[in-house]
Amino acid sequence: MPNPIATPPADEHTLLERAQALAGYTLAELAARANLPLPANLKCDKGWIGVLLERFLGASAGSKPEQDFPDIGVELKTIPIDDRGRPLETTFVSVAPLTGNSGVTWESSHVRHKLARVLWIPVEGLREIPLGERHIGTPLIWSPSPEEEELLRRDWEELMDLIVLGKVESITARHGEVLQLRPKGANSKALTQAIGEFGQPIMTLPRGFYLKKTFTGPLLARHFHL
DNA sequence: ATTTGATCATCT
DNA sequence: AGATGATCAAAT
Repeated sequence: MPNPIATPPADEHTLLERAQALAGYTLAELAARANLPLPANLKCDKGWIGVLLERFLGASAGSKPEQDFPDIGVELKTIPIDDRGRPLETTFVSVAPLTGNSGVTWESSHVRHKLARVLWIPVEGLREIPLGERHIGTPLIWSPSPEEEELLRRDWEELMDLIVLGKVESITARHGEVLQLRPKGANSKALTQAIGEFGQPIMTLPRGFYLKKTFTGPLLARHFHL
């Protein structure tokens, strides 16, 4: 039975071993070991699983704007899956910058940086399974293939072009093949500054980049030969 | 207000 | 049923 670890992993292999040691355990078992109360459901605690697993992997706690494991350049993503290993939700990547984007490129983007190296941890997510009975799956260390990065780059450039051109409010989640832009805020009243259609400052919903399931599904399937 | 962790729940 | 737009909590 693994224990929470406060120390960041010295290298990627150590991180992967820590993650592999969690596979097969239920959320109730890990919550008890971490002395974290198990919520009845995730309705009012949507990021609970991510925070729980961070404690066992030695991620720098808190909400700092950087990778989970900056020393080794790895980002942690838990991903809810159904009984056939397919993703149940899109995957949040990062907040979209709506101003100050003159000269930003894919190469220097937060999206590319965050997705450069990802530790994926699948977790049973079907709502009919009580939260405490859901099992941790086998982890996967991943970097985008050249083909995957090209897909991501094209979507990112399309979406950023619209943002820079003041068309952020015309963007819907249907834009993009594998990467989409959707609201990412406390609620529909939280606003942030952006560029309007005439180049003027406007207030609009904060947005985030999300990976579509059509991207993460095959990514997991390929690894687990589903 | 913003970024972290994401999933909820309504609509199509 | 699945996806889109909306939402929740903690840390900073």
